[in-house]
Amino acid sequence: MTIITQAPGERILVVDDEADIVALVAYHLAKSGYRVSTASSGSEALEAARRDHPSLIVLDLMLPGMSGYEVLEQIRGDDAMKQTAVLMLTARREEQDRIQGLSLGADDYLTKPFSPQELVLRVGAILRRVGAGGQSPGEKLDIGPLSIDLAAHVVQVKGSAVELTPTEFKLLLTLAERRGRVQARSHLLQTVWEAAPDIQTRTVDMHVQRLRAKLGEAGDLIETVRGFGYRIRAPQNRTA
Amino acid sequence: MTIITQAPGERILVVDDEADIVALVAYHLAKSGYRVSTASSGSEALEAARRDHPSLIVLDLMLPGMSGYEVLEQIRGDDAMKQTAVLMLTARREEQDRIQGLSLGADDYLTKPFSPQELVLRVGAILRRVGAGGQSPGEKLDIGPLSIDLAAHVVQVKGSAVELTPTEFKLLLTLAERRGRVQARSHLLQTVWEAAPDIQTRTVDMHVQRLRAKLGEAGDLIETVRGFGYRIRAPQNRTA
DNA sequence: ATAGTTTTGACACGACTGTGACACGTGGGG
DNA sequence: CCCCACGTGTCACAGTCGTGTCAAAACTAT
Repeated sequence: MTIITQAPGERILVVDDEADIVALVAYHLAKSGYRVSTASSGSEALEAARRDHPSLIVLDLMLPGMSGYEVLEQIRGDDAMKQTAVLMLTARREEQDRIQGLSLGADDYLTKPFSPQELVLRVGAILRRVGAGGQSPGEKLDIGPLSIDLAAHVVQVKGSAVELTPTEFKLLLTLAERRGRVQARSHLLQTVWEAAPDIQTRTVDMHVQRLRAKLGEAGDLIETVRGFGYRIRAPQNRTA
Repeated sequence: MTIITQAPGERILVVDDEADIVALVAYHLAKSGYRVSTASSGSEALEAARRDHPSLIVLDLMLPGMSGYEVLEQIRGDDAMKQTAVLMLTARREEQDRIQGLSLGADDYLTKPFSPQELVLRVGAILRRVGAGGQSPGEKLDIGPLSIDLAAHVVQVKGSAVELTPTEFKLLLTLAERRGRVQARSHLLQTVWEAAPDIQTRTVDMHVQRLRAKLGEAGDLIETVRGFGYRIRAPQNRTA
């Protein structure tokens, strides 16, 4: 199987008014092999985007002057840039806003504070998704009897559709996108629930349960790793 | 000595205001085949970093004048240096700070007091990691018939998976990461159990037993060193 | 207001862990 | 050469902790 390694040198634009956030994000992205440019305001961002044609923009919501939304609107409204992927950064407080962000066409969002690894992972995921075929054909994940259509938001087990709630879908997606790696509860909370990784609840188990139940025979794909979290096994070795 | 000699002569910059710490660290790194330069303040460090372009910087948090953080920020903000790996040194008290350090882009951290061996190990690990092409999909350890996948949390013996409990996994990992060296019971207790190294129990033996049993034929890899502890033998090239 | 969805709490079950007792082997001393 | 002592291998057991599970409350959106 083709290990990650997307086309190296994809260009990414990082937009935030806080210099150290920009530095942090830029550093980690650069270390992962992306070419990074930066901007600290909305107008700068648009300018840079028009100039550099980045594959993806990491865009903070709170910007002085023009907000992240407005930037996003501009981007989506511009034929030359509308294809650009956008990863939104939001503060926890603005959580409700994220829905608005998504409805405007952000490809993903992340709440601060976030871990750099998380961000790099998501960036990789988005680029893989978008780059896989530029369009919808690539937006599908197949794992054994399980098939996840990202674009249509549809999950099938052996051909028959399964109805999932939003949270369930996102949970499944998170596990599926990182199959082969254990996802700690805290990590799932951060990724799926956008919550602090230290809150202690039963919620994760609950949703895993329901997910397993709904997926029927494919539910076995989700394995419990006691003391660590959950995972979906990597493709190579599933059937015992 | 048995260093695996990655690209020899990687340059490392050691920054600390305490001269004997610098000397100690520099000595051990030099002995392991790195080229070492030193600095005793933040400004010196930046100067040296710009001049020498080290692959990695061992950076103390507490520096007179400019703190380690500030140095790190400067480094991350400089296009020429942002790729440099950084290993932070922190006093135990400042432990919570390490999170901040990591989120700013330190690649690892170590709390004082630390053992020089530990430091050399980590330095090697970081350099291997970044040299390997950034974040590879799954870190893996292979020892004879044994294969340990860190990310997936999977252990295999000759291809077939073995279920390990959390403690067993940590124990195995500790032994595997430092194969070739005897791990004293006290050290294992400290590392795996995070307990005081002086508590006296037979717990370690017990877990080693279970581990050996579960690993089957690979269990022989774990050797008992009477009176000292346990070890996993280093790869064959042991020219004594 | 109603139906669907998410979250929380309580509870049970099973897995994991640490301990003490005892067997066994090795190494040292008489 | 035999015996003793110490350290380790082995076993069984009970306490603890993590997870699965159920039901009801709290939300959310229509």
